[in-house]
Amino acid sequence: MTGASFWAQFELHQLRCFVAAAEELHFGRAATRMNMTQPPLSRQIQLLEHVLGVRLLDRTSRAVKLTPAGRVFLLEARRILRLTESAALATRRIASGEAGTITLGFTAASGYSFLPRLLLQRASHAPNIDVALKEMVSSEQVESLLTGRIDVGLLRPPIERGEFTTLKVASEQLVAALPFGDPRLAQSSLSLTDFDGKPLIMYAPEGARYFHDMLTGLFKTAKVAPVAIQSLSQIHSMLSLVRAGMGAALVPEAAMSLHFDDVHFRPVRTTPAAPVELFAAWRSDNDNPALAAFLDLLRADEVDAGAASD
Amino acid sequence: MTGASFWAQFELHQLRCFVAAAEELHFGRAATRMNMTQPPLSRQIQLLEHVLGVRLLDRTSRAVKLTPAGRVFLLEARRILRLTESAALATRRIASGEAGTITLGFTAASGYSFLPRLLLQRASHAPNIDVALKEMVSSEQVESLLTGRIDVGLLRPPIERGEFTTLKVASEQLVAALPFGDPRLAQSSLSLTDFDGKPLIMYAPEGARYFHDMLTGLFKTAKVAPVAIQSLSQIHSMLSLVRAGMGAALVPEAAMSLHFDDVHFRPVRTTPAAPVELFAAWRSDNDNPALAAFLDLLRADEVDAGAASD
DNA sequence: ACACGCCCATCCAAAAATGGCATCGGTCGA
DNA sequence: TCGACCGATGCCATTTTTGGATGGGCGTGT
Repeated sequence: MTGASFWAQFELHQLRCFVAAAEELHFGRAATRMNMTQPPLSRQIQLLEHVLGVRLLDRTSRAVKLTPAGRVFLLEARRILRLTESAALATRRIASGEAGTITLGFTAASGYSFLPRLLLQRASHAPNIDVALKEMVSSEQVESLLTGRIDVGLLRPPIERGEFTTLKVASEQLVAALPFGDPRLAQSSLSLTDFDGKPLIMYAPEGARYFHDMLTGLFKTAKVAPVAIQSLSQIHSMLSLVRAGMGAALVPEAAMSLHFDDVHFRPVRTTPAAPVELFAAWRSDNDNPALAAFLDLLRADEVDAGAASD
Repeated sequence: MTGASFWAQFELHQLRCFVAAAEELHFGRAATRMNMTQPPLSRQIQLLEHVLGVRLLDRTSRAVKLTPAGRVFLLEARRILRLTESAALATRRIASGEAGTITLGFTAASGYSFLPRLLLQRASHAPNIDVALKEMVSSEQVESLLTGRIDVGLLRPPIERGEFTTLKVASEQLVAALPFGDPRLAQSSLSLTDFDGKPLIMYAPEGARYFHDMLTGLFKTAKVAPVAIQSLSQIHSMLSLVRAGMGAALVPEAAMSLHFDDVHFRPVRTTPAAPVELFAAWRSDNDNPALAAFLDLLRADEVDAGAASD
């Protein structure tokens, strides 16, 4: 019981009646416009006035005119009615997926190249889909997908199937990041053996499990043992160390768009060919209506990614 | 028939039901809050969803939660409901006269001293009364009062009684405006004979009938004949001519607040004592609820005016 | 695993609100 | 003064809404 005096509130229908009457200044015509007869319209307006406790229309048998309070209420009533229409419209748009918000988790690395491309696509193909961005590492994304904090994640494998639907959205090669002056820059491409016994900035197994495991596996297979200098999980931090001359790093192509001064890149031949893969994942039972439209964007990019990886 | 598809619009009652359900996330409790039982509340929400064509609440027998569209619509619904309340409140305030707009006509001369004082009073005693100002000469004000373009006029007599109610709000003496160097400035006060045969800037009979007739009458009674130089109706234009040395002018005290360089003022003794009077006038049948509060302001000033003129 | 409890949907009869028709009362113009 | 016009009112039929009883799905506790 927080309400006002004694439960009495006007209804939108009464507002519509009032607006019609206030605009026509004639109950008969107003009633016609409302597809009804004059008496009920009179009653609706009386009701409205009674609820407000205010006379809105001064009516003699000869003329109808607005009272000052009625003039003010007419403006308010129009505003309310406009708002109801736009509310209905906006809600329908959200439900149809034309508009809405997708909360997207992404790894720092995917933010360098894939994400900007995706957001550009969105701007041209689905401008009414808002994308809320949350940077987080892959493991956090899985957690957030489960709790619903994000709708879609851009993350590295492995991803548990079952709960999730996944889509490979990017596939890139590893490239070596080398400091200015490194003799290996003389070669146009490197092989893993070029890192044997040389300082290499490594990925931390906790924060960047995917890269850590991938590199560890590659070096083991190739029987090459670089000197691991430091374990980081943020690619931009690794490039900083490269620039400081502390060693080389193996990073996904996307990192090349970071453009660190005095850090240069060379392709790396690996056996087996080891593309770095980026997946989109979302809960199969996600009911966000904007998801379908957003996934269309991702699939458009997938074509490029597929072509590149073939 | 400008409307959307096939006449179906939601009602505020449905909005209130939805908001309750969305906030409680429990139909039973929501129904209690709405002072009704659960089935009708279910129906109202179904109806709302049907009208919108959108599912707003996802309800399993175990839990109720908002759909994305429902989240958006909840915000809109709250906005609409807030607006309805404030609309009712604002309208009641207007009707009670606590707030509102008074359209006020005023003569240029009253704008120099009386009007600023009045507006200051309003700011402290009736801050919710807006005053729309329209400068016009007295005759225009009478016309505008009749057509309702202004609620109240601040004007010079004569005012037809009958249709109007009037109130003397200011009463001032005539003062002489003299250019720097005029020998009459040596006296501390002047009499009408000081203007005999001297150049005097006169009022135009059309635009400033009140002043024109008053001065003409005064000079005739005193058997004094100044040399009329030019006929103007705007006091500030007259003072400009005084400043240019073209002659003296007789103006109401209020004009002293104009502070023209090199224009000085001296009191004038007249027989009979001829106070310049300013009246407020309004249609007796004006139904603007804010009028009462505004008239209270005027009456507060009237006390001062009365004391001054006594 | 089964029974119980919780919760929303549906059905139905009663109550309320709404709309329409006929009519009244007041005002203006011919 | 009469007639036309216009909004208010009384009354009745219809539609809409309400509330109680009930049904059915889904977790939960034992």
